[in-house]
Amino acid sequence: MTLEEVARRAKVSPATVSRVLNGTGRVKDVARARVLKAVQELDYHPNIHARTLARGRSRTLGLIVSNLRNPFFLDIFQALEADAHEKGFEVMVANTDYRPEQLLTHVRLMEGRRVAGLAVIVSEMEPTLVAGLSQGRTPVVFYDVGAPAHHCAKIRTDYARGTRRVVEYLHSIGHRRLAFVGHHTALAPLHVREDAFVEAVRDRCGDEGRSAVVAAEDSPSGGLQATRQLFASGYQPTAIVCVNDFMAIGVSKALREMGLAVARDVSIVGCDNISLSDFASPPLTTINIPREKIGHLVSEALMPDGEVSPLWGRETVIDPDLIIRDSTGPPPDARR
Amino acid sequence: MTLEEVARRAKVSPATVSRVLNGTGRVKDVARARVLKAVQELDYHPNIHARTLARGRSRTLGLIVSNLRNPFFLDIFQALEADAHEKGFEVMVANTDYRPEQLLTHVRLMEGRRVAGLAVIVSEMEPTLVAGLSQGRTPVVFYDVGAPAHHCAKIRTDYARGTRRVVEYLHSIGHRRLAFVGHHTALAPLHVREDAFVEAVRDRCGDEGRSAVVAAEDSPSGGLQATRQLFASGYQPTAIVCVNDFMAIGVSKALREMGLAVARDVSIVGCDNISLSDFASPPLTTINIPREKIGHLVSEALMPDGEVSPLWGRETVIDPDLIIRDSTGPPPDARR
DNA sequence: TTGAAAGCGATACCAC
DNA sequence: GTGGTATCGCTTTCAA
Repeated sequence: MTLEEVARRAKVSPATVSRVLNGTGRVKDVARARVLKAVQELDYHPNIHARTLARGRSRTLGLIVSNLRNPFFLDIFQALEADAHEKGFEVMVANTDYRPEQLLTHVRLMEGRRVAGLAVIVSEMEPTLVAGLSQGRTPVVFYDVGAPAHHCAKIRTDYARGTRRVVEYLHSIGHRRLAFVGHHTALAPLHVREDAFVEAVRDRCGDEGRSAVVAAEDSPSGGLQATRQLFASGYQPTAIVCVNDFMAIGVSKALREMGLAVARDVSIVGCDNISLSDFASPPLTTINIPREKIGHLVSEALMPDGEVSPLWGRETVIDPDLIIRDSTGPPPDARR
Repeated sequence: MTLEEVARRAKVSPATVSRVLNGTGRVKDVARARVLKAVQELDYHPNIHARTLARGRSRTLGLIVSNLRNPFFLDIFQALEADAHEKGFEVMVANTDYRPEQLLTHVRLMEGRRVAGLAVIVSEMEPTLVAGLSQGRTPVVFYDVGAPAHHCAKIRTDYARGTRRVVEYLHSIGHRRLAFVGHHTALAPLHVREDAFVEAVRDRCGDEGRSAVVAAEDSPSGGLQATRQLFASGYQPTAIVCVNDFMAIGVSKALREMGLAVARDVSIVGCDNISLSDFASPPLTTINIPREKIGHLVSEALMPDGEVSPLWGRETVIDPDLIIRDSTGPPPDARR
């Protein structure tokens, strides 16, 4: 089923069929009607590859994320997708599993696809990539990694600040022995948060402050394992700060397993405010990261209304805020 | 950056470059080296659209699901993706949100993409689709909908049987007042499960048996709302059977809100055995649906090792089994 | 308002 | 082994 067959059936030239299908150029109504009829009858669907090749640009955006299973990324994907569909674009997602080689591979594939724009929402980085990508003519967005450039927007959440707020809050209700549960700590954007935590504990809690750091994979299971390991080490924190809600779910289960009551015995703080965090038992105190807003920012940068996006060439910083729910409370000793 | 530029730089013909890049045909080592060098230097990446157009077939599979947020679908996606990558294929996902029009739209788009195979893992259906799709030459897999045909495999889970097992189990430990929490009950595959439930309660529990059915959207929030509504109606079930684990998470929260203890006061059974079900509090009794196995079956049908897949033209039925964890127990009255 | 024809960037067949 | 070239299906001038 090709455009030419439609043209033949409608007794017009391929050019006319193309015009009708794309709404470009004037076509007499009778001709248009014949074309539309033929399209119907033949159940014709244009070959996207031929179209993209001829046009030189596609209507597809690329999105590369670190872990689609973590609802944080899924939320951004769906927000972006909604905006994209509205503008007649599609979104292709790719997953890196926090592996730099995978990132490289997928960027290559996206380039081969001649995507109309590329969003890189990951925690890992390939040094060669940043320069290469931000040079190009296709719009790019980085989250948490990379640097702004001509066609390239950077979005960053001030996690360090969020982490400090969390520690301040925990300190204010009496916690002194804290712990941090993270994942992939070798990756810079993730390491920064761990550092911010350790520093904040030192600054805030002074000499009484104690902190520990553990890590496992980014999943509830990871959170579970990390927590077991933490307690197995002999250290007994009264509060656990998690790098994200997804892992916090596992932390919560680990405490339950050990017969500890969340909030009453050990407090937990998550991060992201994924919708699941409100369904944990008890609902998680967390830092809100506005995924929808991020998704909209991405689509603004990738599908600007005009020729250029105001987001290009600069860094947009998001300031996260604390949401206090029921997984935190004063430590047992403070309650006497 | 085109193949021709690479050819020029390597001082060979485009044909030779193509041979090197595709590993087809013999090329002398010196020539190959020159080509590879040019590719490197130019940082060349083939245009996928041109390639697909020329080849006539793509290396991309299409996957259409009802709700990517529900980990059930995500698990299938990732299982399929893993297999696909192994064979040098990619997977494009599309989401329908249980809307038949969306299904139609996405099938069209996938056809336009000339996907090498299409998996339709949804609960909704467009009558016109089944016939149209299963006619074609590209392999198709249906899950829970559609019918087998020449290039078309059908996979089905015997949910009715699973539901019966659940009701039997609940009956055996003393439950007589049951309820079913579902979603999109207008859609046949989902309705079937509701019917199976009602029937099973009638068969198993006889005159003492009571049942009720509620529904909301497929999400934890949906489960929460449905449960509130259920109890608001005045009916007091001792066990709630959920259409899936995702909703069961919300059901669990609803009970907690009402001051009811899961298992002790009201039992909950989920379905799917998503990994989250083990992190619920208490861990969910559920029906195991082997998503990975389904993913593998899909890839077998879409990327057969030989010319034809043994899965084509027939229905593969999956028999799910019950996993008893801690969200179920004898009803309060049975415990005296 | 319409048609003819030149690409778009690869593949693959056919000679040499 | 290697190069020339028709071809894939569509868009887009350019003339008519």
